[in-house]
Amino acid sequence: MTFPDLFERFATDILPMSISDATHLKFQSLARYVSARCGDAPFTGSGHDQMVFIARGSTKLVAQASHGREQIVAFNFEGDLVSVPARAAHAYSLIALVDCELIYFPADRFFQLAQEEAVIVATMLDRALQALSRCREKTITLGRKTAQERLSSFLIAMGDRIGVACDKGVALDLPMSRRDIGDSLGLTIETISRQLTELRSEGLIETPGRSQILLLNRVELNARAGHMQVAA
Amino acid sequence: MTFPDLFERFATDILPMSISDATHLKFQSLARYVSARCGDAPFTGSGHDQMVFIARGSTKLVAQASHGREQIVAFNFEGDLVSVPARAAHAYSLIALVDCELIYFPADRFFQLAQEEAVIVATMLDRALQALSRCREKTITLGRKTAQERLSSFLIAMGDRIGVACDKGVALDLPMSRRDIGDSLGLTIETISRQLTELRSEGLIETPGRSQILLLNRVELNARAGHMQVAA
DNA sequence: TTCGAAAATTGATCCAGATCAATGAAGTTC
DNA sequence: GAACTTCATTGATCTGGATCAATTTTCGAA
Repeated sequence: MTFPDLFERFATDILPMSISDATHLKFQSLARYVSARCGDAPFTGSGHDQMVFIARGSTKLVAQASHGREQIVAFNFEGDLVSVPARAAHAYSLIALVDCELIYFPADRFFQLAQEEAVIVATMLDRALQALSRCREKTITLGRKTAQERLSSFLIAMGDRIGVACDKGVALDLPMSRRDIGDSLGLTIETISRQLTELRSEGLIETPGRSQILLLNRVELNARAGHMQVAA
Repeated sequence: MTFPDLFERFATDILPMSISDATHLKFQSLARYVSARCGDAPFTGSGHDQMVFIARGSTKLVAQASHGREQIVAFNFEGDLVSVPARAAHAYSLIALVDCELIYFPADRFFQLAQEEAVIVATMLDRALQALSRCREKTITLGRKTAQERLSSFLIAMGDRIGVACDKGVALDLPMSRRDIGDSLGLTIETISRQLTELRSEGLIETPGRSQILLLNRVELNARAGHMQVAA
C-alpha cells in the first residue's frame, strides 16, 4: 500500500470529517511512515514520545523491568492509535507482532497541531480514555485474579476486539504467541498452556491451530473471568 | 469552604486562564458539589460516568471483582481529576480516604462543554494521558514484580506525589491503610507489613507512626523497585 | 489516663503458579 | 522431504506470598 493510501486510512479513522483541508494537510506533512517486519521495534531509542497509528497489522507495547522481565502493557490492532513514551520509570517499546504498516508522529507536535481544532483533541481524548479504561481493566486482572480468570478475561477481551462470529461461536486468530499472552497476563507460558488445556477439556474453547482459538461459550467464559454480571 | 471557593479551585487547576467568561460560567452551572466523609462512596449507583475533581482530601478508585475481591485502580489527591465509569466489566466506586470536598460533573455533558474551547480539551487530554501513564506503570508493577519491588515502587510513587522533603529524606503521611496498600498492589496486609519490616530493618525507611513513613534512601528504594536506571 | 476497638505486626502452615525438565507438534530452510 | 528450529504441551518439584492464628501497637473516646 502506498503512503497516501495509508495516511488516508489514518485520516478516516482519526481526523473528524469536519476539519479544514489546511489542518488535514498539516497532519499529512507531519506524518511519517514505517513498514515494520514481525519482531521489529521501530521506535526504541527515538528519544521522543511518539503517537503511532496502526494502519495495518498488530503490535504489542512492551515495558522492560529490571532482570530482563517483560510486561506487555497493551496489544494494539489495525486502526488503533498508541502513545509510545520515550522515557518513564520503565523502558517501553512498540513491537510488531506481524508485518505492520505504521503512521507515526512526534507526540508534542502532534498534540500541538491537534489543538487547532477542538474536535480533533476530543477524538484524541476519547481514544485516550478508552486506553485508560482498558488499562484499568488490566490492572484488576493482574492484581486480583487467578490464572484461569486472567486467561478467560483475555479471551473475552480478544473476542471483543478481533473475534469473528462463526457458527460454533467466536473465532480468534491470535497474532501473539503463548509467551506474549503470558507476558501480558503476568503468567508463564506453561501456565497459559495448562489453562488452555483446562478450558478445552471443559468444552469452553477449541484450539484448532497454534494461533486459532474458538470461543464456544462466551457466557461461561465471562463468568470464569470474574466479571460482574451485566444486567440484560 | 464554600461552593464558590471550591469551584474556583477547580477553575484554577483545570480551566486554562484564556477561556471565555461564558464558558467558565457554563462549567460553574454544570458543577455539583459533595462533601464526603471518610469511607463514603458518593458515586456508586449514579448510573452515569462522572468526572470528579478532588478539591480537598484524597480518594481511592476501587474496582470490585467477583467473590468480594477488591482492586484499587488508583489513589487520587487534591487537584486530581478522576473519571469514574458507571459500568464496565467491573464495578467501580470512588471512596473517600479522608473527609473530602468534591466537585463533579456528568462526564458526557462535561466533555461536550469542554469542546467549546480546544485548550480545555487539551488540558483534559493531558490529564488523561498522565492517568494512562500511571496506570501503565501500575500494570508493570502488578504483572512482573515481587512484593518488595511493588512496595518500593509504591513508596517512590507516593514520595513523588505527596512526599514532603525533610532533613532525613522524604516524609510521607499516608491517608490509606495497609489494607488499601495491599488492595492497590495485589498483596495482603500481612505481606505489606512484612515488607515494611524488611525495608525498615535495612535502614531504607522509618515508620514513626501508623500512617507516617520516612523514605531515608530514595536511590536504593528506586533500585529495589526494579525501575530502570535514569541517566543523570 | 485509661479503656476499647481497629489496625498492624509476627509466626506457622499451605498452595497456586513458577521453575526445571522432557517430549511432542509445527513450520522453515535447504 | 529430511533436518532444524521454534513453539507448545505435559509432568515433577519448589517457593513466594496467601491464609490462618495469635499477639501487640496505635489512637480515638470517655
